[in-house]
Amino acid sequence: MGEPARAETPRDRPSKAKRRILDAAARLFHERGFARCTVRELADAVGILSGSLFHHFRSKDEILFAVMEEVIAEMDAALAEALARAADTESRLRVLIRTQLQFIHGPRGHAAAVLVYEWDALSPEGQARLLEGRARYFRQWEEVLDEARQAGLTDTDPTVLRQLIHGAVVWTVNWFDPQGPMSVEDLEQAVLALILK
Amino acid sequence: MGEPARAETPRDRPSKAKRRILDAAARLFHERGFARCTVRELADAVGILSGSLFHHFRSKDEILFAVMEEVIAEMDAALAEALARAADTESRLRVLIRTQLQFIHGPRGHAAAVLVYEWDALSPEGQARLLEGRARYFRQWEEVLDEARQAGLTDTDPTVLRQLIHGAVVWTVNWFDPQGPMSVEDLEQAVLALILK
DNA sequence: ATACCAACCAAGCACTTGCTTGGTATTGTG
DNA sequence: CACAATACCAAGCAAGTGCTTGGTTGGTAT
Repeated sequence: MGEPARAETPRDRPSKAKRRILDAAARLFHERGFARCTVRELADAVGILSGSLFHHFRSKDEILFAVMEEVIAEMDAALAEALARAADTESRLRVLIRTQLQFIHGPRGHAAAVLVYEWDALSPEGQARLLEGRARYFRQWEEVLDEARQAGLTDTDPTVLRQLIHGAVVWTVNWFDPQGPMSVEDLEQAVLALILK
Repeated sequence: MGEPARAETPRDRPSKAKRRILDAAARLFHERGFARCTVRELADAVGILSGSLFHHFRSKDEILFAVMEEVIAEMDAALAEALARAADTESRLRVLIRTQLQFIHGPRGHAAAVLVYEWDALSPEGQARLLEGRARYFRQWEEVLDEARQAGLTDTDPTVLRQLIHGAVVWTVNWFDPQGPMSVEDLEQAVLALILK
């Protein structure tokens, strides 16, 4: 008793249909770009007609928003958890890079790429609603980078360093192939070498 | 006598109208994205009607191509010339970073950003026609980076390093403001610090 | 004056876009 | 079973898309 079983889709646990839409959207928005991907294309990928999408989302824009909102929360949580396990500064630095690389080149890579590369396609209102979560994620980065500077591992300003490293890491979407000869661990090492002196 | 004055627009020196279209296109394609920017918008910015654009270019796609083709040639030439003036390895490394940063944050910044961020919006044929020029530019990068490795300034693979640095540098479009407190020279120094150990 | 031509306008065509509407299966619950 | 609620289809609308067409203009060379 208590509350009925219909606490189905409070906000954080999408229904099966929504799940399929979000996954397909992440992939297509990444592969083809948000503006070039039509609702018909997306519906085709899900296996429904285009109009049916609007039973689950009010607009195409809201689908983009949902993809981004979800992956921000995931990345923030994953980073917080991984950092909590890391003891010394250098391993925390490593965790920073590793978490981001694993997201971008792992199963949630499409969503992560969409977050980065389609930010400007999101409506200003959508951007505003996501700012807080994004800022929280970046704050974790800067805390670690600041810690690294105090430990003498680097002497670049944490904010500048975060932006530079973030750029280098997200750009790997465009050239790095996890199936190729270079492993994600190798890549992680190369990025880490950029920070450490 | 000789040839008539109408050696006007051989290929490399766009007419005044084309010049205005290309400049407006570079700005708009960067600010709004190629897909979201309509031919009417572009025509408005130039001060003509949308149909008149097609007197100068065969398609919207060809305008994007022209913007990219031009800026590739410029960057390649600028880098070659600047490298020729640099004596030692470290200053050649600095020239590499400086040239790219100056392009991205200088008067041709819009075109340079379009080249980087709208590459996927270009037709496959267009991409193929630009590959050679792009490869030539990247080859210059890798030659310097390889030289730096042989000099013991770094020990990361040149290709990997090029991609990482390139990512960090082009991403500055999204956060760095040349008018802000940090100068381009400061930024150049920060990027250089990533490479040198 | 004449001939010419690049540059542009005015209008609109064929098509695609995101989204709506009204109805029908399908599903879970008392 | 009844009965909602959910998920979906079928059809299409209004607005916007890239691009075309036929014609006008203003300047330049003959």
